[in-house]
Amino acid sequence: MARAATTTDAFNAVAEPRRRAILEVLADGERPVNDLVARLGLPQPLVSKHLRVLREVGLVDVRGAGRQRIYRLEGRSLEPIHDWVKRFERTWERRFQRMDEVLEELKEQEEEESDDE
Amino acid sequence: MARAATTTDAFNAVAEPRRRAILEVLADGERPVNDLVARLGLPQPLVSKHLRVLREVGLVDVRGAGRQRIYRLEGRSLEPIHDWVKRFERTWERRFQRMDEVLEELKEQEEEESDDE
DNA sequence: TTGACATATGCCGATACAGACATATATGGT
DNA sequence: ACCATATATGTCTGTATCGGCATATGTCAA
Repeated sequence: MARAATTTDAFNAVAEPRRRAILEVLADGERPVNDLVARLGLPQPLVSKHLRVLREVGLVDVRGAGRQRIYRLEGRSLEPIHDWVKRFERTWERRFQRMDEVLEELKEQEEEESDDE
Repeated sequence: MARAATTTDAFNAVAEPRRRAILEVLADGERPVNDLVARLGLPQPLVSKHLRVLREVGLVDVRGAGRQRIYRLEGRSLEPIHDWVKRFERTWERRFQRMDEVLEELKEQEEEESDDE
């Protein structure tokens, strides 16, 4: 088995920095493809391909407007990533450090007690 | 150019679901490799390889203890992901919706005004 | 030293990628 | 009908993957 497809989920889609750049631009408001091309300085086919990946995982939406196609951010698809990472927030946030130390001590005590049984 | 190496940054390392699973186990406390192998039900070489990737991007730390090697979570390396995703929080959080609609209207008005110049 | 245990590394096959480039499709204007 | 614009798709190349399996390395114990 090879690496999971980029279209598997938001985690894989967002691992590519250029796709993150696209999302950052779209966070400012919807844009047609050529706007993204100009702003990012990338070849148009490359941008279209990245947009396809983003669309397949639901991170963007498209709407036709004349000959343009307007892409819009679908931020909700980032929520799983947000939720997953947030569970680890305590491991680097200073304000949780002392609390976690206490919990760690308590857990070690419990383990010692169950060893004595 | 192919896809960026998994060891490029936390974004790429964490795109692999088994590596996320490893981090989730380690969030409960440090563990030797065989503990992870047992808990995840994966072949030991596979776990070792995933641990190597996680170590190269700083998501875990190792410490030798006899013939065991104890792995520990380094949550701080998740902070860049957290920070990046957090910037998009407003796009799916209900409590931001109305505020963003207003901002959008204001921006459109500005654009109309500058078109008249 | 021999052996058992714990972990890491090497090689293989299959797969999927990002980017370059050329070309197809779609829409609008004249 | 024709052309220009806007965007999407196809093909190719080089590369890096994940997982399987075999094997190497390191450490303890007798």
